[in-house]
Amino acid sequence: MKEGPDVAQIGALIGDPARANMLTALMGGRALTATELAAAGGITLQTASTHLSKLETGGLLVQRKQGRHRYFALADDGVGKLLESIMGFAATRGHLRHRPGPKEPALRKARICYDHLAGDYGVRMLDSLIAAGAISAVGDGLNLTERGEAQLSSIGIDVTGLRSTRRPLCRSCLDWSERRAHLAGSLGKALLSNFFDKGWARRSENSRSILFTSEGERRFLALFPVDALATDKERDGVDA
Amino acid sequence: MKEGPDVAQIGALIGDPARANMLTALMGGRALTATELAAAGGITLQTASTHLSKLETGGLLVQRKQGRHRYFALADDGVGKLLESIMGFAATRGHLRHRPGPKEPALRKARICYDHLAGDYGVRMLDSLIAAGAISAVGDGLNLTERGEAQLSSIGIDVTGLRSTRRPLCRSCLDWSERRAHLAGSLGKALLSNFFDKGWARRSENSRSILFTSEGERRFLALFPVDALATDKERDGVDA
DNA sequence: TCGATGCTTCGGTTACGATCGAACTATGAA
DNA sequence: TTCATAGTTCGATCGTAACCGAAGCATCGA
Repeated sequence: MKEGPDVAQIGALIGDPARANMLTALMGGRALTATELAAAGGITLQTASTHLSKLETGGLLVQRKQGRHRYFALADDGVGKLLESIMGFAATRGHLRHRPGPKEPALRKARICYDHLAGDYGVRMLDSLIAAGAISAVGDGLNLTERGEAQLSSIGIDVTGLRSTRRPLCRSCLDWSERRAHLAGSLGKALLSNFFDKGWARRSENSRSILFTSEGERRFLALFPVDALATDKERDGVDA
Repeated sequence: MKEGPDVAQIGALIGDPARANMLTALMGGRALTATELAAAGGITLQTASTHLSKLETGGLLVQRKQGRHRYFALADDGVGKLLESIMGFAATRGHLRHRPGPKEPALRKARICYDHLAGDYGVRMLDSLIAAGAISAVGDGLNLTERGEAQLSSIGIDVTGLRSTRRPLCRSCLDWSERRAHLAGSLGKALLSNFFDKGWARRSENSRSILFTSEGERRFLALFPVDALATDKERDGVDA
């Protein structure tokens, strides 16, 4: 009788405020780093780390190493559904709380991911480059084509220079707000620097979001058009 | 950030092993007394009391006073559904545990409820008495009819004697295993004593179940026949 | 190689809450 | 009224788990 039965274990995992905050931050299927989750939970990185390992052994989270980051995500949509049902239940009991805030839509639109562009615009850029035949995707890997090399050189990217560094030129990076890949690697970094240099965009002071000027935004969208079909629809469905 | 958000509160309520045991004991919609729930949780009555009040203020339980007992039940089927979904989820994560045991089918069949017959047989008895016109049910109240008085006198119940006591003759009592009413009051007590006296049944040593002899069972079932239609079907659906 | 960054592990403190004994209240029966 | 039983409240103890500082790995870029 003393041993906690199944449901108690799950309840206890969800029952800690810090863990609950981290889990709700992960609702919607985006992956977050340990550091981001620590902030979401209002705790230090060390504490978050122990919480995350508990959640992982409890089967609520999965971990995905990516470079020197560790991305955590809900194990599957079963977890999401469970959390959602609990939240729905809580709402009926008057356990209502301060709405979780607008979630910084700017962050979802465009933000810096280590050193390259991420968010809606980051995903769009990679999609567009692939669609244009500038980058070919084989499995997880990305390769710059000759056509792409010419194209990028024309907008001021020193591709041959990038090739000389040890850092991989192209790399796929999981985007947590879109749950799709965006472009990392030295090319991704170079592209973002390029936008900064041209004055199309700048970093926000106190957040990781990237702020485009209206002119820069216009140019960016023109430079990286998007297939009429898939993307927009797909993208809108995520948040709203 | 520090304050526990909605989902954490619910999780914490369910996350305690003792509370989880009590809640699972209440699954299926039966009402239980605080003492019974304390046993289910493997804790003392005091501890159970504090747990129960927490669960009640948390909106998971409702309380129903009945005589000197306090029956607790899940607040509504939303709670049941929530628990069920958590249990289902736990099952998929390998949080499986020792099956909660056969739940003592003997207890569900026939048990003593304070001083009268409860369980499947208790409900059957009252149903049968009402169907035979021995007891009339008006709202929550039960009344012995003249016909019933004659009928019961014939099997050795001193109805006039029972009438002289201050204790109500007939009373409806919520049956947690059947979630329907059974007969309490001095008449309920007298009937059970009558079965004991006749040697139809006896109390179990270490549980609240009532053990019928095969002969006693035959007589009991004959004495309290059951409408062919509703009951059997209804009854079987509960456990299996 | 080195330094910087992201994250984990270790150790010790602290605080919360589960637990129970004991005293108190409420209901029922005689 | 008195006794017995069901349940709550109070007070104190005790364990566990959350928490953070500091040290240790791991990965990346140069």
